[in-house]
Amino acid sequence: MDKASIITACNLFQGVSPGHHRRLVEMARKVAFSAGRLVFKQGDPCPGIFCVGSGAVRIYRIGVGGKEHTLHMAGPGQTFAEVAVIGSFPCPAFAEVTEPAQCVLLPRDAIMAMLRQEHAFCLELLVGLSHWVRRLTGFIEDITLRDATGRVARHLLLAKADARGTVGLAGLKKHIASHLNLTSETFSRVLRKLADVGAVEIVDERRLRVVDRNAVEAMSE
Amino acid sequence: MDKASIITACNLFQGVSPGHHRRLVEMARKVAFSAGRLVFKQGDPCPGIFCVGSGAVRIYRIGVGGKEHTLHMAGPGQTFAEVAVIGSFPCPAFAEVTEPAQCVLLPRDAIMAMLRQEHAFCLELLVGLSHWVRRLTGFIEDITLRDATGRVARHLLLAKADARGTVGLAGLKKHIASHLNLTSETFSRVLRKLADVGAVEIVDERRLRVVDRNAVEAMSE
DNA sequence: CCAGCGCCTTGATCTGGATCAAGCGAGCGC
DNA sequence: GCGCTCGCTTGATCCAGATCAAGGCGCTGG
Repeated sequence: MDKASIITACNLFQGVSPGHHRRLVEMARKVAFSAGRLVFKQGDPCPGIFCVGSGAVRIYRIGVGGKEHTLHMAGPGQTFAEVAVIGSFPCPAFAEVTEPAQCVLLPRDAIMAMLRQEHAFCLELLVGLSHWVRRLTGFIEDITLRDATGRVARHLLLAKADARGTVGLAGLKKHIASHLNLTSETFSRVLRKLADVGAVEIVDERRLRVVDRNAVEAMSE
Repeated sequence: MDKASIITACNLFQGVSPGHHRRLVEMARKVAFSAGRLVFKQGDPCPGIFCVGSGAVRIYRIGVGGKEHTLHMAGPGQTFAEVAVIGSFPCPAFAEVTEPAQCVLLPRDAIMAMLRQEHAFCLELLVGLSHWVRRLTGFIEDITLRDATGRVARHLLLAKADARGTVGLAGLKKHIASHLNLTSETFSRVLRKLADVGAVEIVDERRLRVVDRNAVEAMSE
């Protein structure tokens, strides 16, 4: 997987002009990470924007008392650390490789320079960021307004499914649980309840099938 | 209070050049709202960016089962609906005037046109948005990693205090409680506990004093 | 002046989900 | 092979905070 195709596949850079695209490819550095590798730590200076080409990276914060919260599971086509680059703050979270990953790093200074020079690019990133804000407020709504079942149901509905309604879990169950602000025990129980009710079917350890989409929608309240 | 000074005082437009500032003032429409007035509803098309000059506006979402969550209390110098304008989505929340407010409305189309033309303005807004994202992730950390006491304590620490450490409550207690994802009962009890412990002093119905900042910091864990 | 209403406090109870605990099965290093 | 560790499930218990309930206080409108 080469730099150009990783950047092409990247959500954040949809709608980027060919000229900008070329420039991004020029500045990009290819980086490969093995599983378990910590890409950066909370508080580190931010090296630049990472685009995931393959594999998966988990972004999480550690708060008071050592509890951790998974903000985001970045898979192929997704970026991380873009906000820290733009706002020029230090990394606000940890990034840990959960599946061996091929990424591309767009160095902070080069990105900033390009932002300063290329108006169109700046506009594109602006709407990219606004989608981030939207995602986050949606997430806050989840946490504040929904119960455990509702959160899991909504998560299943938002996950991209294949034609048969099968969704693959984006990471370990305990990490998904943490993302939904649940313990893995509760997550496990909710999944079982959904299966008992016949709303979903547990295909195997890593896959679920949404059997009755209406029922799942109803449970997301 | 005139349009120019409202825009001057606005956080989002700090660092805007005199030329851009003038242009913002030209496009601005002055709007006054009486208490209780609903500025817009969730799902409405977004009219533009609002800057609060005086008074206060509460931004809140209503979710499943009619429960509501206060996202933000916008006071003087603050803006709302900026994200919806930039990402061109419909209003993602309700905006309700809690104290009679003088605002300025920067119409969506004019702002978008200016963004398209003025590169520097675009850059400024980009960092403005990145701060929004940061605020939101900080907030998510609050909700997920802190208990009720911790959230209230942190809220007090972040609120701007005068020289004596007195902080005025930005709205009704029940709305602050909702913002912190608490019931007003719990909020009330936590405040009392902080007062009993001697960490804060209840000056009057609308004001608190942080007596022992270290203690409050400790309680925010 | 009083009645009614909304905000806030305080007390009593309930409960969803966390925590504690146990067991199983799948890797993995030796 | 064997013993580990880890992820996941399931069961039993606990508790922070929600909910229910009641009363006070300061409005506003008649």
